[in-house]
Amino acid sequence: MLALVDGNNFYCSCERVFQPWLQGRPVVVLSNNDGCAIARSDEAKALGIKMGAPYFQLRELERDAGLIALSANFALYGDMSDRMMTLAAGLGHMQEVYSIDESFIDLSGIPGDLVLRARKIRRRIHQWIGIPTCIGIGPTKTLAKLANAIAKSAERKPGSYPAHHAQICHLGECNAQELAALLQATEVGDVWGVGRKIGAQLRENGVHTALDLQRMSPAAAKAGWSVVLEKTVRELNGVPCIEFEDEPPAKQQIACTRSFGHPVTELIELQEAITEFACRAAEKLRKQGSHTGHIMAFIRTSPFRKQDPQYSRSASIPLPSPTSDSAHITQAANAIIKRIYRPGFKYAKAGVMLMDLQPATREQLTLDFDEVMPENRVRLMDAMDQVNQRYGRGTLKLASAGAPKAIKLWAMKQERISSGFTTDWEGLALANK
DNA sequence: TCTGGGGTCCTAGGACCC
DNA sequence: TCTGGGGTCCTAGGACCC
Repeated sequence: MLALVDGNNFYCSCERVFQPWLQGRPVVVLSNNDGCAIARSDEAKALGIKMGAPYFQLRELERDAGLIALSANFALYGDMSDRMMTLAAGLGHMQEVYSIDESFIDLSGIPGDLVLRARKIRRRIHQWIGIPTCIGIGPTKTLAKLANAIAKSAERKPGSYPAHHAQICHLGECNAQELAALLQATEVGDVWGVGRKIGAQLRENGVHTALDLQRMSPAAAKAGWSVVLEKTVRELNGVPCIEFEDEPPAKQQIACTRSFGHPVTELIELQEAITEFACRAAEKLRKQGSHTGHIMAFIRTSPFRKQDPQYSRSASIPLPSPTSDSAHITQAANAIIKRIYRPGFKYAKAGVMLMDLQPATREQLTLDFDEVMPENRVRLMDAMDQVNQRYGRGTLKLASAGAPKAIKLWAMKQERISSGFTTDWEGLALANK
């Protein structure tokens, strides 16, 4: 058996822990640049706010319906996530952290009443961390996900599912008849792995509910769609096809991309932005102990500004030898930007991607037998990471990132961010007497 | 005026090889 | 008139996830 522990409306719940007056009110958390809603409280969902709704369309609700919109505070959410994951791990012997607010727990070998145990963990997370969660239990990941969705829905929309499934739902305890009824009540598009496109195709073919999909033959799923859907069908039938990943595999690519706070037209500004993105990406690369052998960079205008001329281009170059050196990576990325830059456009977004990642230990000599990355450069990068870790991001950076005090058009907009309640001495929450 | 960021996996098709 | 067969590798693009 597997459990899926999932924080409810996670980002909103994190904000509410330290700003209790947000309880009971409609709250959304906005993406970078205060662009669109990426998390919604139940009250916000009840107002009809869709996932990804642009902020400028929500202004009215802010005025008329008491909606509170907050900038994303990812430092806070990451820290709250770590705390929640530690407690969730107590549910079983192995944990797979699947996303910032979800983890699968392997329950094999756990004796006793699993629902009771889950209830205890759920209460502990709520009491100690302040985050409400739902827990789904099932024999496969897909069924555990489904159980989780049922647990949430039964809690939020009474009547959608039997009330005893609210908060904690154990599909392994259902008999065939009950399970069929629950699958029947679930739309096919709500099954994990079925997105918009395939959902529509399935419905066209008469597959409307999770039960219809469960009863499809795996061969038909593969022939009509792909092996991905075939696995989903098998998983719905209790046959595990998606592996449990105890420890996260090394990333195969690392990206840092951003929309700009304001449109950018000059090459020099793009290069400042690209320098920062390249350095952030290089930092992530060193953290996972890898080198990159191939670098891609792109710039683009805003596809939403249809009245403006559009331009979007990316290019990539292989490196002479694999590296994790911020300076080399930045140099390569800037060379690409210089090549693909065209004047006369209002650029809205840019990014750097590091590809062809390999362990930093692997020896790969170039033709002239240079070192992969000279020891003094490794030490320099190490020192830079340590200084920035200790004194804050951007304490030490490359000169091409631009003067520290200069106005940066491309800098991210974050007008309504909360304090670093758990991550910054200046931002600690105050307890009233 | 104003629309996120970071990943994975799979497939089809082209290039290339013998 | 008539122009093979089988395989691998790489890439771009699409679909999905949170």
